[in-house]
Amino acid sequence: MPELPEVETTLRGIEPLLCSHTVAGVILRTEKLRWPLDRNLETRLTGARLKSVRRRAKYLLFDFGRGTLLLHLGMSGSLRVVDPQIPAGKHDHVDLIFRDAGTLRLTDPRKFGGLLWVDGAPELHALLHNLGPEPLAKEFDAEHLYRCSSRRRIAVKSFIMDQKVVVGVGNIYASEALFRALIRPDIPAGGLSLERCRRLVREIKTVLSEAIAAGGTTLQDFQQVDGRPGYFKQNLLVYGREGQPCPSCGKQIRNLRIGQRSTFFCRSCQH
DNA sequence: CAAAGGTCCTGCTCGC
DNA sequence: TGCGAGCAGGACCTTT
Repeated sequence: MPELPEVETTLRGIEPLLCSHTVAGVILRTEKLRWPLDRNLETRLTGARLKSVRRRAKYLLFDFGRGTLLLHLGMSGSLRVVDPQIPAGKHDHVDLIFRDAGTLRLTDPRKFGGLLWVDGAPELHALLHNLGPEPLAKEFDAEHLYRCSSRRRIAVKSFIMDQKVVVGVGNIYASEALFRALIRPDIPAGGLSLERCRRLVREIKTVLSEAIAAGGTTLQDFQQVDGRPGYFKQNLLVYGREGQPCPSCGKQIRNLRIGQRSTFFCRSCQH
């Protein structure tokens, strides 16, 4: 599910509801997600006040002062703030119950998401310290992309999904950004000119910003913190549109497998 | 049976 | 020949 816009949407939903509130209890309903769940989470969190929530790449970082809770939503995870009286469903794996506020409930059918307690500075954690720049930051620019792509033979689509190059671009927005930038997804990254890098950077920033404004994209599982879906799906130009006419030239949108992932593009517009 | 929004790990290949 | 970076494929899991 979640690429950067969905995680950002989740962050913006949670923050005003839970920040500065104190954890009253924790319920774990599964042994493990991506990693085994910390059985001491209840002890670590009960009585702790949520100082801030922020996002780095597709991770959410809950700062409790005494430590940080690191959360990744994987492919099918989502977070809601609910009334704790609402009974948990089959795939509701974790509840963080806040005093005088809602309960943060993690749902994740495929269990590819992960929850990790980090004692020290979270940015030093192995999961975070080798990540590329944030796509919406000014450090992510044409020169950066051009430098990284030099001599790389990997398909440009897999390249922009590499979190060491730039974070947050997943399978949906990679296809969308390449379509907007008129770049074929299967050409080697190393063949891009600086000018084409400039266009690609611009389109990545644009499509991610637009998707955030729409509350993300819901294909199946994703929901915003209040339970509404993301509304960007209707704005997807190529993703999931195999066989439909290209919005630009009218020729059929193609589906190609790159790196085991479905990739949508227009043969006649993208080169 | 195939595929679905992600990412880590393994083992192979290619170029110095 | 050997090394290391880069790359492809598999694994994780449940549902449709």
